[in-house]
Amino acid sequence: MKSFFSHFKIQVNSSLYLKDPHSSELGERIIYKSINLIDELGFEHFTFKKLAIEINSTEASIYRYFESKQKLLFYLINWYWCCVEYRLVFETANISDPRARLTKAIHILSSIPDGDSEAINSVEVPLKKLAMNESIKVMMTKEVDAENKEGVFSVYKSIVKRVVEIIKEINPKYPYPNMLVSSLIEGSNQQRFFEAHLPGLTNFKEGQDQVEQFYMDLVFKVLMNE
Amino acid sequence: MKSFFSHFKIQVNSSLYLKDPHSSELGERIIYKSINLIDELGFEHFTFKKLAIEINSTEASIYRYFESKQKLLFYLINWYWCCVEYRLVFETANISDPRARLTKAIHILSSIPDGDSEAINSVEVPLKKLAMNESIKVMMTKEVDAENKEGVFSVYKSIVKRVVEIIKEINPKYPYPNMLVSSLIEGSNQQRFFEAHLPGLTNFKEGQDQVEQFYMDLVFKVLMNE
DNA sequence: GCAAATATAATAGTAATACTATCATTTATG
DNA sequence: CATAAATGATAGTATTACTATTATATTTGC
Repeated sequence: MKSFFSHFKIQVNSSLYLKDPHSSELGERIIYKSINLIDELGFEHFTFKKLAIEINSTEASIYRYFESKQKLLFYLINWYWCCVEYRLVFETANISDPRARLTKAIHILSSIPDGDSEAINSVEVPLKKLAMNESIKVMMTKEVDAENKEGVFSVYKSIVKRVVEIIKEINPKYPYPNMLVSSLIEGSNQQRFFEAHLPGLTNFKEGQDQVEQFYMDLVFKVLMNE
Repeated sequence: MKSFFSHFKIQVNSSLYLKDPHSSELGERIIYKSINLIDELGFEHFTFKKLAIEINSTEASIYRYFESKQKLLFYLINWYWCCVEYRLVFETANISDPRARLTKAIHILSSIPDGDSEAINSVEVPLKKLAMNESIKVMMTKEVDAENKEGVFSVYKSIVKRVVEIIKEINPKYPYPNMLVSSLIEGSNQQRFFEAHLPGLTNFKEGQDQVEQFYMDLVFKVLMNE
C-alpha cells in the first residue's frame, strides 16, 4: 500500500516547471491565483503581467517558476488529472462489479465534482472548470509531440488505461475502448461548454446533468453484446 | 429548387468579413493562402504579417478584408461547414431509408473526404484539416456568445439539426440526439488529432479509418431500441 | 547573531504581435 | 479621360512574451 500512496501524492511532472511552485509561498500564490485568473479572462487574454499584478509580484518572478503561460496551464491541468486519477483509484478500489466500477468511472470523468462531498481538495472544482474550458487549446498545438516526449500526458494516458481495463472486463471484444474513453473525457468537457454557450447543440434541461446521463447511456449501450 | 440552390451557393456569413474576399483577386489570395499557412504554422503562430509576405501584400491590406485573424479562421471554418451542409443535403437527397441516410451523414461528418471523388471543390479537403485541428480554439473562447449573436454558428447548428432529424426518424424516443451529433462532429476531429499525435488514446490501426468505424458503430448501437 | 546563499522586487530592454492611420500610387469604371 | 476605388508603402502604438541586471529582502547554516 505504501508505493500506492506515494504514486498518488499529488506530484506534477517536473518538466512542467522550472521551480516547484509548492516549494514557496510565492509559488503557491502563482498557481492558486492563476486558476481564478485564467478562468476569469480566458487563456488567450491571460498574461503573466496581469497575474503578477494580482499577486503583487513581477513578471520576472513568475518566469522563475514557469517558462511560459502554456506550461503553467499544463501544470494546472496535470494537477487536475492527478486529482482524477486519485479519485478513480480510491473510489473504485472496493467495488467488485465491473459495471458498477464503470458507472463510478463515468461519473468521475464526466461530472463536475461536488465541492463538499466529492472533491479531494479545495482546487479540484476550479481545476475541473479550467480543464473543461481551456485544456484543449494547449493540447491541440504544434508543440504536442515535444510535450508528449517530456511526459506531459503520462497521467492522462494512465487514466484512459485504467478505464479501458474496466471496459475490457465488461466486454473484451469491444474494438474501440481507448477511443470511447478519450472521447468521453474530452467530449464531456465540450458538451458542458456547449450547454452554457450553444445550447442548441445539446439537449439541455434545467436541473439535470444531461452530460453525465448522455455518456452513461452511451457507454453502456455501446458495450452491450449485440 | 431555385431557393434550394440559392441557399447553398457557398456564401459565408457576412459578419465574418469587412470586405468579401471573393470580390477581388487579393481577397482570394488571402483566403486560399491562409488555409495553407494556418495549417503549416498552427493558428497560434499564424500572423497577418507572415500571410502578407506570402501573398506579396501588406498587413494593412489584409485588415481591409478581415478584422482579426480569429475572424479569418471563422470565415474558413464557416466555408467548410457550408461545404458539409451542401454535401449533406445533396448526397442524402434521394436515399429513402433513414438508416442509409444516417450512414451517409456519419460518413460525411466523420471522414476526411476523398479529394477526387467526394470533395465539392478544391479546398474542401484542406478546409477539413483546418477545421479538424484549429476550429475548437476559436470556438471555446470568451467571445463565443458575441459571435453566436452575430450568426457565426448558424450553419453549424443547421448541420446538427439536419442530422438530428434523421435520428428522430430512426428512434424518436432517443433523448440526446443533439448531443450525439455535436459530439460526433467535434469528437471525430479530436480523435484524428489523437491518432496522429497521441495514438495511445486511440485504437489506431494502419490502413483503416478507425475514427469513422468507431462512430458508425457507436451511433447505431446508441440508437438501438433496447 | 552574523555571513553567505538564496529568493524576490524593481527596472529596463528586445523582438514580435495585433492592430490603426496616412498618403501615394495603381487599377477599374462610367 | 476623369474619378473613384483598391492597393501598397510606410509609420506608429500598445501589448505581449520574454531576458537581463542589479538591488533588496529573507532564509539558513554555523
